[in-house]
Amino acid sequence: MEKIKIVLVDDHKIFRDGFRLLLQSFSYVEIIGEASNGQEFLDLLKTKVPEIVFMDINMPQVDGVEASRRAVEQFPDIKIIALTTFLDEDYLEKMLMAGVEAYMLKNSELDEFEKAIMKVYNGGNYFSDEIVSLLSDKLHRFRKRKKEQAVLPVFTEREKEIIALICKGYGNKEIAEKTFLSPKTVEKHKSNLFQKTNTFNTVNLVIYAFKNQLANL
Amino acid sequence: MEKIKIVLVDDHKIFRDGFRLLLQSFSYVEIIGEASNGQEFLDLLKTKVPEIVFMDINMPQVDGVEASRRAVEQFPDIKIIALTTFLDEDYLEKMLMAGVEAYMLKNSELDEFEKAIMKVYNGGNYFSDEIVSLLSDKLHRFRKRKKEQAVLPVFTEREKEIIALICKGYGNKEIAEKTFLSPKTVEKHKSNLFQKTNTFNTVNLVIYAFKNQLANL
DNA sequence: AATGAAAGTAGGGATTTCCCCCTTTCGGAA
DNA sequence: TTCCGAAAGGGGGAAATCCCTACTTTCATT
Repeated sequence: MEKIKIVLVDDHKIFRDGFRLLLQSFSYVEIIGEASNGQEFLDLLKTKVPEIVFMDINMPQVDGVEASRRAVEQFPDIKIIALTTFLDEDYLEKMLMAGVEAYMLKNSELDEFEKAIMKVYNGGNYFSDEIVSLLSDKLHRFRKRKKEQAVLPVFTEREKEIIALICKGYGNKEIAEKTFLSPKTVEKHKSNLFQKTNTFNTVNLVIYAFKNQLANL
Repeated sequence: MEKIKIVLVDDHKIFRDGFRLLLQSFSYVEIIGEASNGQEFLDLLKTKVPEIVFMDINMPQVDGVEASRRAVEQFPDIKIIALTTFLDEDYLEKMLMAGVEAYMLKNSELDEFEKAIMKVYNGGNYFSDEIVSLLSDKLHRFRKRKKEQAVLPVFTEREKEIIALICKGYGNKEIAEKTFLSPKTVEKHKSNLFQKTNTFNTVNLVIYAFKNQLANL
């Protein structure tokens, strides 16, 4: 049976040593290389291409986010498991956008690492509980923020219709044609909207609409 | 020891019966009520307030999304575990926005339900593996979409600066003040931007910028 | 040294937007 | 039935935006 080829990327030699020992308890994996920062890892890719990469995020020079992005760009089949010591929201988002398959804490249990490797190797994803909670909290906060500022004015059907058209980029004249109204009436609705939303011009109104989810991008 | 008060909401009596049996194997929970649709559940809340709700999503009249939204609004301490038979992305997003604490498939294993109850009861979250994968896939697709349409024009530093200011709602004059440029120069940069981005006016440019993540809301 | 891209400035004119002020119609609430 | 708000339509004028052309400077690459 072919072993799963794995590379470790972390700037602390001690951690790599410990982690290698940890992974050696799995007979089906083979550590084909190590790197102490993102640049070293990208160089390593020129000679050895792993199936799974355990990638630290905080690293000197080229960090885990940038290294992952570039690695995935060159080799779309590489699966990346992001490792972190702490829960940093900004990094979490960036790593997800960079195309990682899994995200877990360094101090996870042995069986969690095993689960992560198997899931990722079979085309799935793995996120440790703490990560999932963090993502969920983020959504909750977003929802709360929406509700708190929610003293949104009440819009009439016409106004909603016109906001939608404005947010598609149409000018007064075009909106008039599409709604079978006179351009002057459209202008009137718009200035009513300016008042209701405390905006000054069309651009402001568009930004307001997007911020308050009145229109979708 | 106080038992955890639970309510089941599902339009299929058969499912509720089966699920009640299932939950009865946990000695620490007490099912204080059932409802066959969202409206019935909201009425139930007037007399009995549970700690945890198992909420089906697809229901007649008032669906799970709307019922959850209203329940959380009235009783912010209620924890809702969304139940679904299938993986529907749209519903997933809506439920998350409605404020649910957990999201799992109806055909989950017994120990998964137990895990979900305990996590949620202790202020945490629970999402079954399939749900997490779905969310992750969504992110991946989003990332790919971004990359594919990525034939974005190259913007100069000035242009990026001006796009950012436009997207904050400033007019030509204000942008001129903030950048220490003449208003005419700002206009020039803007019309260059119109050409590069195939847009016709400021509103269009703003929409373009948001769509392509050139500015953040 | 030269070419060209990026940036800055400017004028003039067409077009659009914005801001008051005003009238009519219509349906629901007092 | 009266009254009010929403929707619709409009005029005039100020302001902002858009478009085109033209000139200067700077700076990097050839």
